[in-house]
Amino acid sequence: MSSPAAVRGQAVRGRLLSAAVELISERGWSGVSTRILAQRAGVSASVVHYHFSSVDVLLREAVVGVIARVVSELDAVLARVETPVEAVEAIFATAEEYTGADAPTLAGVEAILAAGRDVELRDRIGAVFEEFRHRFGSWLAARGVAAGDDTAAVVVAAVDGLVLQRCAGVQLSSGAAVAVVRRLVTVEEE
Amino acid sequence: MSSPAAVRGQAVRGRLLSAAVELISERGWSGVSTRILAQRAGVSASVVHYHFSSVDVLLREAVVGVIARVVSELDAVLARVETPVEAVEAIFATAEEYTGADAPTLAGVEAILAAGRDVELRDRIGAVFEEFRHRFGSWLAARGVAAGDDTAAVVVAAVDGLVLQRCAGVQLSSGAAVAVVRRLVTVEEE
Amino acid sequence: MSSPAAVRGQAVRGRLLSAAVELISERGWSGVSTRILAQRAGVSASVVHYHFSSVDVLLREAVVGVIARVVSELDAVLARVETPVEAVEAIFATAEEYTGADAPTLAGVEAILAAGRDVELRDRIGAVFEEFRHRFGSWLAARGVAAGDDTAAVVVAAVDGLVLQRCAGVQLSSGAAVAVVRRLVTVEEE
Amino acid sequence: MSSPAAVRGQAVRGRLLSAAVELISERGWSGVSTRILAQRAGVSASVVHYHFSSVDVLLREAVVGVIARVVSELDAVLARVETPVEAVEAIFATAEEYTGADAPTLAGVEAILAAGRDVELRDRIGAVFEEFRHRFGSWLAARGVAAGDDTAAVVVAAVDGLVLQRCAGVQLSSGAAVAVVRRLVTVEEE
DNA sequence: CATGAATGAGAATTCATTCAT
DNA sequence: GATGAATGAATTCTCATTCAT
Repeated sequence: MSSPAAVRGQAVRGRLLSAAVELISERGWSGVSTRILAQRAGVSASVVHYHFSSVDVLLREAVVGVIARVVSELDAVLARVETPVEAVEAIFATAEEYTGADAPTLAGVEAILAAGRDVELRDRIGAVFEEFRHRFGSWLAARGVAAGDDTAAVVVAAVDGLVLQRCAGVQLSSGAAVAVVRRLVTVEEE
Repeated sequence: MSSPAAVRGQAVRGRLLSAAVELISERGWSGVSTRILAQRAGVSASVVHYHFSSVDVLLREAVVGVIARVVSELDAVLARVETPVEAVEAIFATAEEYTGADAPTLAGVEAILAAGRDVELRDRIGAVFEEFRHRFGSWLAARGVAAGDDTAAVVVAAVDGLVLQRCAGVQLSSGAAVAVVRRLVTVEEE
Repeated sequence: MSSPAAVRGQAVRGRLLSAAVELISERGWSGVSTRILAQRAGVSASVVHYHFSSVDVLLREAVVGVIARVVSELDAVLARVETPVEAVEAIFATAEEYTGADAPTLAGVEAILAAGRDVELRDRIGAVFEEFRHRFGSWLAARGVAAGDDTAAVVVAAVDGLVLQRCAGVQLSSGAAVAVVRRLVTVEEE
Repeated sequence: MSSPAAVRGQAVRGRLLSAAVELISERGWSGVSTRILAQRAGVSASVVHYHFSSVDVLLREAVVGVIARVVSELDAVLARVETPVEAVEAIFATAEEYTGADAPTLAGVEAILAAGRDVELRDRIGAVFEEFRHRFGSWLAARGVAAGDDTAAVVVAAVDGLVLQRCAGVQLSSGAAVAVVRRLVTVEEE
């Protein structure tokens, strides 16, 4: 089933999903319209409904994809480092890339908010987050951090919050943030 | 100038602002329309434009008001407590009230996102945040917390992030969070 | 009845009438709204309806005034000159002032068009024109121009038309036009 | 690409353009609304915006079409006659058909006024006029009329002006006008 | 697999006007 | 003599969606 036509079809689907992420970040969840989506993807409006049963379905698909990608990036980070401090540093470094103004981040935050109004979306996103927090919590606990699960939650929350505040124009380098958060994951020895 | 008409006018303005906060939280920034705003405030659609030059102006007005109110609540909290640990506890307790699903919180987060697309809004909100962070930072520093300003930023970010994660359905009691964050503000004595 | 208040009232009336002429020229007859009228005159919208029973009544009043003023200017011109050729030159010179883009001219033409949709307006404007044409016709006839009345009509029409064409961006100096039209009013002597 | 749908689409476009000309003449340029346009063309309001990006674009399209048609009619007239006097007679006769109250004429004058507020329109209409005046001027000059170009401008202006005055209710038969204007184009022989 | 035409609801905003004060 | 609040209809234009081709 990979006729040239089918391949082109998949390409269009992909372009629509990317366009969705960009547009959610630029105009907010409910500011994304069929028309503008089609325009950005370089197709006509009816194509959108050919590939997706509704605009909302397309948006959900797009953001779940984006969030899953970010989380798998964090998993990769955890696999690369050894100590909790390194982990925090690496995670904040990753967050640093997400300037708070790039499309995936903003779309992610928009998605979280949209999840509050959309049960299906909440379930899908919530599961992804919960699983990562749990993995990260165990990872921390295994390395001697007390209350690993809760600490993981706070670290993740701090990252989320920093990203959010950057949107609001608050400037705080992740370097400074790391220095502070490091205290959370410093294993008190002896 | 407090004729009966003027008084009624002010009341309508107020109802519109409250309705805006509720609706932003329920439907997202760009999901708030004149019509629904008017309906919720119990007025006719054209009244909205009598009182505000545009829907966006009304929304901005509403969220800046809400954020200013929350911040002044936090200021009150700082005035009431003595030690950094108490402060963190009180702040998280305040955040606890904001369940992550209440109107002011969600409207606030929506506002932060909207600020990314609206310079004027960014300036107004950014200023309010920055000022509070600075006040809180000095407050912490004065009580011996290292890097007070940065620590303040991280605490605020953690609160923000927790709220955000609650929107996504992640459950974490503020009690647990406090236990973790307390480590950040514990003045190490010897 | 010339209390200070009444005097101010008259001033406002006058400003509204001037604003109407300007605005008709800038935005077309049906493009003039209460709001914009009030704004331009520096008063609040309800003042418009305090002074005039409707916007249309105000517009009519304004343009009839403007047309009457232009015609009386032409009458003054006729009183100043001696020969038909001088008259044509003076009339075109007057028209020259009206660049085709000035408020009174454009408002006048707009008024003529509006007259086609408004019987009352047609009657009032038509009368003013007819009378001038007649006076000019007699004036020409008395000075030996054949078919004075018709010639007057054509001269007036040519002026009107030139003004109209200037609106369309066609450039023709009145000097050139005069040279041509002069032939119409040259009394052939023998 | 002449599918049944496409054919119907073109038909609708055409009906909208015709409706525009009628309505401009009946209600003035700025008095033509989407709704009334749709009603007259027998389509739903949103169809207007499907075919034209804005009402103004539709109006421009409509009037440029009408003016081009009138001018090409005049060109045909010039091709049919021999002498300047015949040309003037034929042109005024053509103008006679345009009673000053018919849709194309009024729409044309409205367009000229609208051109004063709309650069694009001015350019398009101005070009059409200028070209005709030039063709007519050369035609006159080639037949011995002095200052052909300027004379052409005055004749055209006179026609325009007569039409305009008819709108204002001034009655002047084109017969009488021709008798006068004929003097302009009479080649003085000796 | 794709599209151009169409639809009817809804978007933000402006309209002329009224009325109590 | 004047005004601020309000109204409900109208404005232009965009919406998500459907459907015949």
